[in-house]
Amino acid sequence: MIKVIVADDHQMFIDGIAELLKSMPTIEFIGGALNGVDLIDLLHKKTADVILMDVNMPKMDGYEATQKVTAEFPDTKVLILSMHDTSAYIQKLIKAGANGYILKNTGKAELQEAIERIARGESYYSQAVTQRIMEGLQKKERQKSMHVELTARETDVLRLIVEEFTTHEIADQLFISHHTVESHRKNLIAKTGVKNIAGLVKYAMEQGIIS
Amino acid sequence: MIKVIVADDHQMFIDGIAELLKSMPTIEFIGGALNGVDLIDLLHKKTADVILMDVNMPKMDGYEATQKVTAEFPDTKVLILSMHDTSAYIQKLIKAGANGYILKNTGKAELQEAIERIARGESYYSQAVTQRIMEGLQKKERQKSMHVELTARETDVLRLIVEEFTTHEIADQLFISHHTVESHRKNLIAKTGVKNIAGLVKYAMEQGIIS
DNA sequence: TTTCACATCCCTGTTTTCAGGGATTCAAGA
DNA sequence: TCTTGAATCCCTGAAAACAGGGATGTGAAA
Repeated sequence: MIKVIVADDHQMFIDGIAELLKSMPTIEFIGGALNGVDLIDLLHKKTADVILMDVNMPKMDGYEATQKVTAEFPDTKVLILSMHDTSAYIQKLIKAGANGYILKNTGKAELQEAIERIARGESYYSQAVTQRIMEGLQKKERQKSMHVELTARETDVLRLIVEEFTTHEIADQLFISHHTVESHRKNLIAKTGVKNIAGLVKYAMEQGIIS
Repeated sequence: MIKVIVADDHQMFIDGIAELLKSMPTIEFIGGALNGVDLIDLLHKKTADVILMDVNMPKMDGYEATQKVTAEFPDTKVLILSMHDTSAYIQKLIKAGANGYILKNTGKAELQEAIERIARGESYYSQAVTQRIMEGLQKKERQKSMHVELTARETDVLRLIVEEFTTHEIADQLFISHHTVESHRKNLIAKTGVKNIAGLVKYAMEQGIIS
């Protein structure tokens, strides 16, 4: 039996989900919490396998609560139940340690599958959520498309600049004069339209010059 | 009818997929290509809605081909068919413009659904693929945990450094002496263990100081 | 109350970057 | 053949960053 706690600021929502969970043979509803603080208190009394976490909660929101849970109770998995499906929002929660993310309009069958997968240590993200994340990745890339073609040598120099080497060190590594390195740096700054080394490093990271 | 082209360096694989596609009523197989160059040639003769793209191909690989297709034929969607499921690998293809990504061991029903969704302009990523991407996001975050606590003022200065301002410009913006800014920069470099501005910018971007 | 971290400011001197030139060689295309 | 882009090297002078000190006030915590 998978022990599940529901955290949501609406008692009615908790009750509804509880009923739904009780109809699932592999799942055991063991309690509800109206906010993050209550949830942490509850976890100190009872252990749980999976937490169905709403994000909008008073006192301690789902983001903070997720961070706390993954830090203090690493065996307890977090499945986010949210209505928000923007890329940045979802990424934030995943980075906080959430193991899955589904929307509140998800059907019963998918909810059950999500809980089971997460209990097994896997992860689950509904298609809509996945789509948004990937769109986010693509969009970021398109913004970058105001790119310029760098020559092979310029790329060499840029890579070493990003690795925190000075002009002289770069010259030594590439077996060329420091004058040449300075020329390349100058051309890089002109080509990319940035102001200085900081700009070059940002450019390189955005373009994925560095891995 | 959704017009589909299959690009893979094994003729046998193309033939197999072609048979599979012919059994799907909504899908029309209109041709195969053994490499990226052939694919682009084919697209100049026939239009296609969806391309099932293998990544490992001679002459022009799936990555390059995807970039070319999305640039030259924006109405043609790309569904990656691969065996590789590492996060970096998948992200690279998505950034190149792929609309979907499924593994070669995917079943017929899922393949059909993926093609149909992509033809509708949506995207499709199989669960295994999604899982890897999210793991990648989480891992990145954990690496960051070797972080040092920066003070509020240091963060202010760091943010402006990343924005390519010089020490004097930062001093003006924060209404403090340039000496103070230099002290903060010095402390930032010492605290974070980097060598120079380039290191600070990298640190800031990895920590997400900049959004 | 006394530390202690933080923010502030200052100094000296060295190294590096930046701006704005110019020059040569060499290979590939027009 | 001529041009053009890339890579190489050089110059000067100004601005900025870097290294390694020291000093002061303030507010919070011990």
